[in-house]
Amino acid sequence: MAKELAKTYDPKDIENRLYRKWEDAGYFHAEPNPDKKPFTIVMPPPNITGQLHMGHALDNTLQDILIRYKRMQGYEALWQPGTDHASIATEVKIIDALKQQGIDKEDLGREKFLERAWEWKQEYGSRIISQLKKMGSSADWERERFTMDEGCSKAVTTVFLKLYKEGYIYKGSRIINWCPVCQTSISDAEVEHEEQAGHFWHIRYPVVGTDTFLEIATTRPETMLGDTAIAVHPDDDRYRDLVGKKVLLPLVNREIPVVADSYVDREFGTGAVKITPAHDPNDFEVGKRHDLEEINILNDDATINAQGGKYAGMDRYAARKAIVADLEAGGYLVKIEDHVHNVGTHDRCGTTVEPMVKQQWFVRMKELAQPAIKALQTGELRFVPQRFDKIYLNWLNNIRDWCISRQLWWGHRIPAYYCPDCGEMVVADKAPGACPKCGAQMVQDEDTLDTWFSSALWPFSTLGWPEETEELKYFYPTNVLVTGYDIIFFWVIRMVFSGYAHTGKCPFDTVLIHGLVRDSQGRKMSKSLGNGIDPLEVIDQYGADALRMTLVTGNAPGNDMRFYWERVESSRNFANKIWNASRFILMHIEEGKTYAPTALTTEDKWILSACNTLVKDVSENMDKFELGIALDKVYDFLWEEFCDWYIETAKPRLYGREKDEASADTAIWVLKEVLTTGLKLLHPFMPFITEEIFCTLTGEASIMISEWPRYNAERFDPAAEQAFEELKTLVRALRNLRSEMNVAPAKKTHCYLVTTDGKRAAAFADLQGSLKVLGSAEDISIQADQAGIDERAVSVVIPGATVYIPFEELVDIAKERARLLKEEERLHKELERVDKMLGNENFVKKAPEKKIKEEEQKKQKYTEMLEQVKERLQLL
RNA sequence: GGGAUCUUAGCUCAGCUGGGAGAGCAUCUGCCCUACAAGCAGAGGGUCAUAGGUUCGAGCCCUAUAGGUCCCACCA
Repeated sequence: MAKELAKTYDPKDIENRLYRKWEDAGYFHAEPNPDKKPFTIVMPPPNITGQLHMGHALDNTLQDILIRYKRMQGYEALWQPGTDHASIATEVKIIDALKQQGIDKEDLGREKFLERAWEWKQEYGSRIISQLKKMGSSADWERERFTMDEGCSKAVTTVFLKLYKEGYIYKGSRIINWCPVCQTSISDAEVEHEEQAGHFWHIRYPVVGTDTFLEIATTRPETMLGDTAIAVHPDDDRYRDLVGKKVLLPLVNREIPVVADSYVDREFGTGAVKITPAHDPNDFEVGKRHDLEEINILNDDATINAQGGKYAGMDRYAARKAIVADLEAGGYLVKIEDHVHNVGTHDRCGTTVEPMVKQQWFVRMKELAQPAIKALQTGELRFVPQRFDKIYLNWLNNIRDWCISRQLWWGHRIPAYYCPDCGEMVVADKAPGACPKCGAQMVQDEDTLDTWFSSALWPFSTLGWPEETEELKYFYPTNVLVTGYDIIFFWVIRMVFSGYAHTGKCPFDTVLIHGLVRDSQGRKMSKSLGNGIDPLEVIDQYGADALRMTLVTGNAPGNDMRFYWERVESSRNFANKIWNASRFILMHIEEGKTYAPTALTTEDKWILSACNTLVKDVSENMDKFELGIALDKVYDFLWEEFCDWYIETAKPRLYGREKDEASADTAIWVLKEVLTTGLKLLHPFMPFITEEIFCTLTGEASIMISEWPRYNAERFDPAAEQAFEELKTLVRALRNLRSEMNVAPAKKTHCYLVTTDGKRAAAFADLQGSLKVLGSAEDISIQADQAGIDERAVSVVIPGATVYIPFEELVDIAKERARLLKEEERLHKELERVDKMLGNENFVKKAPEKKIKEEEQKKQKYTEMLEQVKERLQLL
């Protein structure tokens, strides 16, 4: 008796132990190695504020599968991990925590605040990492990085200076998205558009010097405080005479011009638009074209400022109410319509963003985007699935300048310095100290950079850039980037253009995109709904392998998936199945004994051949990133072919060891061989259970550094495969028959196999051992005629043979006739179909040779079977 | 307004380059036989959203329609 495994698979027992073993052995670590080909994945750095959620679980499972696969294939596989400082998300959390203690950010001061932030990072930054380890992630933790560590910060400064010098980074007064709650600017990508039910207020403005009015319509009446013009379409006859005239802005009593601009849609509203250059992106453009004044009417918290006269100090929505009331009182309000419109909200906090004109730093994008666009055409970059090309290209082709400055403290501070006396600005990697012009002490820009500015550099900053490190030379460009479709804009695009701009190369050749994990009702998992499933809880209950399997199966690449506990359960069941099959095999292995095959049976040849084909198929699917399909194939093979058929058929050889030792040993060798191969194929998906069994089974150090199986042409045995498949057909027919006849499972029966086909007779004779176990037969007679068969036997027709089972006491001739008649009808239908196809001269003319042959063979087969059925019917 | 995607068994979903519809779960029947009841054996269940088209042949390709989901977009 060999080593033993526990009776049921208990992941808790083994997962932590094995993970520690791998880590201690240094299996995750990669080093530049000229003897091997590199394979690199950079991990999307999780936020330091983050807790492991299903999105991480999915993302990291996919990466780990790829890394483990490539590592086994002999690549120097680096999975580069790290964390992201996540400026705004972290800052918001710290502010909240401070608030709990009654401390205000501003009172604390920048320096003290940053101290707190670093403390936060120390405390929580490692939490997510330890959670990722629970998933089995084989990342090179020795190389863990942080977006604000020294090296990454240096990369950020280097890039900033470079882009500034080249003119791509500029500072300017532009209209930006302002979050009044977070009190910072945000980029276009951070704005989420949301449909909201609102109103359309029609307001009339008196035309100066006449007693007529000009009617406009607006969804935001409060912004009229900052209006500096009315625009109409140049070709609009209704308003042609008014262009150049002035109207009086009600309540404010400011005279503003009527301008002509083709931006105006004549069909929409009244065809006349109020222009508020300081608070609307379009109006801003119109304002530039017509040289209009920009009047900012809002404070940073979205209350009305001093420009708003009597409304000053009111919140934007309160001001709206008051202004509408005043307009009505003054007779300016014409009507109010219901109107659904899109409102921009901040993706972090949901606050309605306020377009505002502010001094900010921007990256000029148009030119930088070009190599990223070309990358798809040249094939230097591809998306899997390919349909994400369009999303990527659409964004790049319509790209606007990237607002990179944030009014936050946690992050990379902008390396720009100002002279308080003469206003001189210097951009430098180190504080210049005295002003080069007037000698006054310079002060650094208060703002920090968008958190994505540093993550854009992640694929190369983590490898040492801007230094020319060995790692950079060897591992860069990386190979695959795995991420959800929701951050293509934020991250993927910015990494690609940054890669080209700073390293001259695309940072990876493949972007593997996955979808979202939703709840069982298809809703997004969210804190507010409370419908999130904690991956750690799943691991705790079912094991990391079961979770991983659940996340890669039953869904096509790039599509969202729903999370069901039932699916985890069935994954767990599979793990248990493998566990028990292995346990069974181990039971029969004698410790210390080496097994070698002597004479392989047809059954052995069949399973070895099928396993060999599996290796090829699975490898192909892996290479095409069809991970779910690959796992499905391993699952089907191990459970059905291996467990349900091969192991069952091998049992008599094992239990009958005393009768034929060589046969038993051969069977054990085959069992071991196939199981080992299966475990290897399964390992990238289910690393823990495969490791535990593999080590027990083989005594080797670890499956994760073992060699990925290779296809072996010599093992391909079509004859054995065909013979065993025919046996399966026969066995299924017998089982079906027994079930229909309500034969007790324990009852063994005699079985006559009648065939005139000598080859078939030989094949079945060869497999009769299997036929006995699998088909519950106690005895088998293979013969060419009906000799000795009780006429009151039930029968079943399979291609080339008829099988009879005498059931003296059970016979029901009528039932038997009915069954056969049904079979006859089915065969007639099949033949009809085949005849129709083969009778179609276009089919015969145009279909490929192979297909026609296939159909002809089917016709032959059905014809034979029909003959057999008819013959049998005549005897009844 | 533009684009993507989905509509397949009761539920959730696969179905690769077009060649006789699959899985898991659920349901029904029979089995605790010395790997596994987290299991074994058997069974039922689908005009592949609709309408056209291409083709010898369409779940798969093309067009239109309906419904769902999502992304992008400056109609105030």
